[in-house]
Amino acid sequence: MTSTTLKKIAETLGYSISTVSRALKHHPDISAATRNKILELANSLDYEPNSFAVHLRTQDSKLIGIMVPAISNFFYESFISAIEEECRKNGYSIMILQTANDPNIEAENARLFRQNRVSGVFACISAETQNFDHFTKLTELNIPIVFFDKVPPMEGLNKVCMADEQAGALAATYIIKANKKRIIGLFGDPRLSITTKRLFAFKSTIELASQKIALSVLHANTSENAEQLINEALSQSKKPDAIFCMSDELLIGAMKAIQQKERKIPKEIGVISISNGFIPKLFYPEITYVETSGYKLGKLSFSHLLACIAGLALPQELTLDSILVEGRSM
Amino acid sequence: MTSTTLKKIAETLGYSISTVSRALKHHPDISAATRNKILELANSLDYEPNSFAVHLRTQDSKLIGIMVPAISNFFYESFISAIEEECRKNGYSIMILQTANDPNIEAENARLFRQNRVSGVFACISAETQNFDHFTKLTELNIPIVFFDKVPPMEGLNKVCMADEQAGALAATYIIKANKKRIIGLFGDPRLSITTKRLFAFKSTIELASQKIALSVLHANTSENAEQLINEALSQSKKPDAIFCMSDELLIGAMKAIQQKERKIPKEIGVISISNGFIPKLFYPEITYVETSGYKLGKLSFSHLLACIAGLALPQELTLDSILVEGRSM
DNA sequence: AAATAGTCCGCAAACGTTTGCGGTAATATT
DNA sequence: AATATTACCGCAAACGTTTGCGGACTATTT
Repeated sequence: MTSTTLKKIAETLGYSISTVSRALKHHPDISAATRNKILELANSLDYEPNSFAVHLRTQDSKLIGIMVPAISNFFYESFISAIEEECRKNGYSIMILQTANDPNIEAENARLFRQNRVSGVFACISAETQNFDHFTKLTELNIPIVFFDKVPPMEGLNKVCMADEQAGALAATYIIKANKKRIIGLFGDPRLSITTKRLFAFKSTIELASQKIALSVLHANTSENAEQLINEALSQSKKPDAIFCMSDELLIGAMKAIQQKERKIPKEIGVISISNGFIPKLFYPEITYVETSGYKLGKLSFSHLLACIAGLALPQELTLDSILVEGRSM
Repeated sequence: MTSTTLKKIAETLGYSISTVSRALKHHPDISAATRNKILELANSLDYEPNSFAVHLRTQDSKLIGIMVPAISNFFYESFISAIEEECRKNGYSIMILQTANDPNIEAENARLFRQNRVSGVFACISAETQNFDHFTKLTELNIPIVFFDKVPPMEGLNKVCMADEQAGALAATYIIKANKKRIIGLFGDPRLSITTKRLFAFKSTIELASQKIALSVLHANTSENAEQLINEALSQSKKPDAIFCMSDELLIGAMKAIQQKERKIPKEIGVISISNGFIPKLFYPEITYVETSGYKLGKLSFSHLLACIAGLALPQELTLDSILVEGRSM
């Protein structure tokens, strides 16, 4: 069986194609009688408008693209869920593409978005991305982009981020209150603005509070890298009494090292992280974390992108406040 | 700036649209000279064929749909990654839809697939699904469906699954060889075929090996539930020396209980699970597991779907062998 | 009774491709 | 020198919609 078209309905009922088309969308030009006849037949034939024809004709794809490093990440997953919900409400479809943190795949994905004439894009860039041509090509075609989470350093773009400074400061304050004195701050790629922001706030909050706190800042790009670094740190004679991890990935590595060294949490060492919440709850005791809600970020991002598509929003940077969720790890 | 079309290229170069179209796909009718001129201009204008027009004309969407309960699951995530890789190679795009285990959303998603004229579908059904009309509608339109992981009970469908019995037996054999005598088997919802299959194979393998092994089978539906059960089990005087978890979710709960009771792995207690591999590697020592590779399943599923789309494969059920990945947890 | 307004519907163009067919000019064959 | 072949390119239809415009007919107003 082949799919049913307007033409088929028109022919079996003896109407013109335009009448059928109008009837199906309740155009006032069509009488109730014929409208009902048409609707009934369309229904029984499971008519679905051919989206390719529709989009070709209307020049509006009703498609939005999402580009993330990996969908397995719980932060992105909840972000995507939020977008998905909104898209369902507003008649949009989603095209999800993963970059695996590879700038080449990122560029290729941008090309795919262009090819599919997406109406708008959500993009979380990879750490290595230096060349942003593939994104500017999109903006040249009037395809609005909302960067989220990991965003380019340039001005004049749409950016939606967690309040990274606030999150860093929140974690630092918590550590200070817990009276920790030898702290390891585990941060990600220093080329990312998310890293510099969190690092700056974390560091300056600690320095402002007391000179007696020893802070050692480490950078790791992978979970394995983090594990190794923390392993080394725990082997030294001057034992740290608190570890801060700015991401889930780093937390995973740190926790493996702590388990390996059999350090008791929170007695021997305190742990705090910035996270979406899934990973911290895998351990006992559950890890205290500053929450970065992908879901809320998604909702905020979507409304902004919609405004951009409608042409009634200028490029701007939005931030979302974060809250602290207490486990028993400090 | 508006996007460039064949027409625009044709006009600026003084060729017909058909010549431009043919030149761009290296049709032998076009001379090398004009082909190069056209390719050059197209390149400098960043020409991308309008996929809506292409698909409308060719009646081939080059789009495949994936329906999963949730993309946050690591098993599905790796499945999707495999599909994504293959799609990239074969010029397909992907449309990912989540069902949240809701049969209504599942039906709605099937409608979206129809509307977007997907070339094929991968579907993992939700546990509650009783009505399969939305799927039969797709097959009526010659849209092949490959069910994977959680599949309908009916015959004559394309199904790709893990070898669940084998996985259960493999884990049991490993425990037996490790000479464990007091085993806890932690299983999921007994109504699911995946549970009964794994349980049956696990149990009978153990019973067959020795009468001296004490096996206690527990059922949990959530991570919290599992944590509580294992917590109780570890509190009893007769301490278990091995725990088997049939899923990541259960493993998470079990590990929290073990950490809480501060049991040393593998000295005091051995742990083994069935998993995709992500969760077992979060701990130190890493947990030994029987691998259910979503990635491999994805590769297998894709080649089968491609065969179905090409019309050279009949409905059949495929199973994928599982292998044991050793950690240091037993 | 004539003019006006309103109701309901069809014609045809357009969106950007792909592709069968036919045509012209140049080249090769007898 | 006449014919057959080849190389290269354009015409036009089709995919399934949407939508401006106009046409026919009925109902209302003057």
